[in-house]
Amino acid sequence: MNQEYSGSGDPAKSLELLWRRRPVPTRGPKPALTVDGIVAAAVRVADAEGLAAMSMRRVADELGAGAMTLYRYFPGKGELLDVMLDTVYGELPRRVVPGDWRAALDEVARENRELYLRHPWLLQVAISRPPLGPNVMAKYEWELSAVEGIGLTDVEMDATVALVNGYVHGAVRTAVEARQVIQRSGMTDKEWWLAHVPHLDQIGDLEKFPISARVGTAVGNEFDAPYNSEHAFEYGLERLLDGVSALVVNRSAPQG
Amino acid sequence: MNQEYSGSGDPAKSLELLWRRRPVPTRGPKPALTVDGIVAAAVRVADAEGLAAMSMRRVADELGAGAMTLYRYFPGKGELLDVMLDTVYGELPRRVVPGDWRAALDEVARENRELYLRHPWLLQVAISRPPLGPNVMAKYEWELSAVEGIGLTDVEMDATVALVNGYVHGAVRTAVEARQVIQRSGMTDKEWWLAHVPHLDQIGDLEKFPISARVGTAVGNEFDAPYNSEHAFEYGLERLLDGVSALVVNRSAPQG
DNA sequence: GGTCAACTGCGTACGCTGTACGAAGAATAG
DNA sequence: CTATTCTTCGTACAGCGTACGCAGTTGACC
Repeated sequence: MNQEYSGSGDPAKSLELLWRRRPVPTRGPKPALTVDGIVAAAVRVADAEGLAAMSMRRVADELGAGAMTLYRYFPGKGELLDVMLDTVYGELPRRVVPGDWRAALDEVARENRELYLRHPWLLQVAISRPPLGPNVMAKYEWELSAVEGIGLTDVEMDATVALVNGYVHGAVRTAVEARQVIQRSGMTDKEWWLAHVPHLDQIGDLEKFPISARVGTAVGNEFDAPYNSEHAFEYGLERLLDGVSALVVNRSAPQG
Repeated sequence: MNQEYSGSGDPAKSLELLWRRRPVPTRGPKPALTVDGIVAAAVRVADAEGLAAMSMRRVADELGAGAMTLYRYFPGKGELLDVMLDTVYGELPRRVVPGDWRAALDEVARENRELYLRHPWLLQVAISRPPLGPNVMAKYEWELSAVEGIGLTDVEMDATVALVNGYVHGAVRTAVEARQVIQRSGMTDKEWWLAHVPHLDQIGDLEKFPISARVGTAVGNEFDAPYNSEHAFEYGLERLLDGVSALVVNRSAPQG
């Protein structure tokens, strides 16, 4: 499975695509495909078969076209990915919870979580330079609005939103990987663990890790698997918002 | 750049490799390479040129051998990656800070951060099934010992360690991506932004995102770049440990 | 000391990737 | 009708992991 990068192409051409401002030509044959249609097909392939399977050939096949045809609509695969990103960001409901920053941040976290779960390939796209499309920008504005007017500085607002986004990214990544590894390997976590135990026993040295043994057993008994994503998400989000809360309280009552 | 997976091979063979318990044959020519030598070469390549460049051919070249020769030492690329993982985990100093869980967790976070910065390709390896080598197990034990005996349940201990690890992973990933995108694109963040502004202005609609505009400007002025990784790491870690602290305090004084 | 099994090194081949190039055909402006 | 512009897409290239099988080397055994 590949890691891909966003925002790598020529700004003018990328923005033209993202905001659908391509000039329509008057001459020549009518195009058989559309930008939206290609993006939808690419998202379909990535959702169903993963980002690694989303090759130009595969997407073109999906549309009954030749691979090189896609290059009439996108300068390259990077730009296609940029538009895919902005497109699925458009699926966020962006519900606003007024007057309660904690509930609002919670909503931001949960909507992002749903989006990642629906399109797990998002987790493999490095977005340090986000494609500046309409939905990417609306998403950022909505996220900032959750922590607007609660006493944080502008810089703290940005850091807080980034912190929550980073947290959700990591939590869902772990959960999705755990889900996918079961499919790929055909083994549950318990089966995987039981397949290792006899060999580990033979190697010995296990008594050197007493806390791991105790905690590992407890976690296994609790969730019947070494890792439970639902629990981990709730636990971490609560800790995180508690941490933010400490800052917000401090800001509203300094020298407290 | 590729995303890779750990723990995919046959448990018996993987553990044999990880714990260096391979039976030494008596007959046949003496092997020209060693497992340790191949792993060191692979780590060298991955550090210097990224995980995508770490192909079997490239590693073999590094050692002056043919690509297929590596398959005499490792069943496949996955197992090589597993041993690479366990090997670099061995670089952790695993310093113990007794009697102060917060300082101990802080140390865990910082040592992991250093490791990720030294071997950024670690960020691209999905480790939902960790290779159960000596260093992986010692790492987990050390991390758990940071939160041992402070009133958390075993399950909470595991969740807390996973939370901190997940946080560091995400924070460093963001930082490394930001660093790499500058190299790949040859543009600083400011240059990238300035290249987009004129086209965005032309498209208009920017007044629909007032908070983004204000916060973006503030962040840009503060750090002279849209993103400052040092600040983000410290800010997030403090929030996170504050959140954990709230739980610890609650556990030591229930009904408080 | 000769023989043979066991072992190592590695060349070749296959199907996959993104995309540069250019040929062939279609639609419209003049 | 012609010239221009725009479309589709076949071919080609270098690189990937690795299955297969051959050639050469070493040590155990008689």
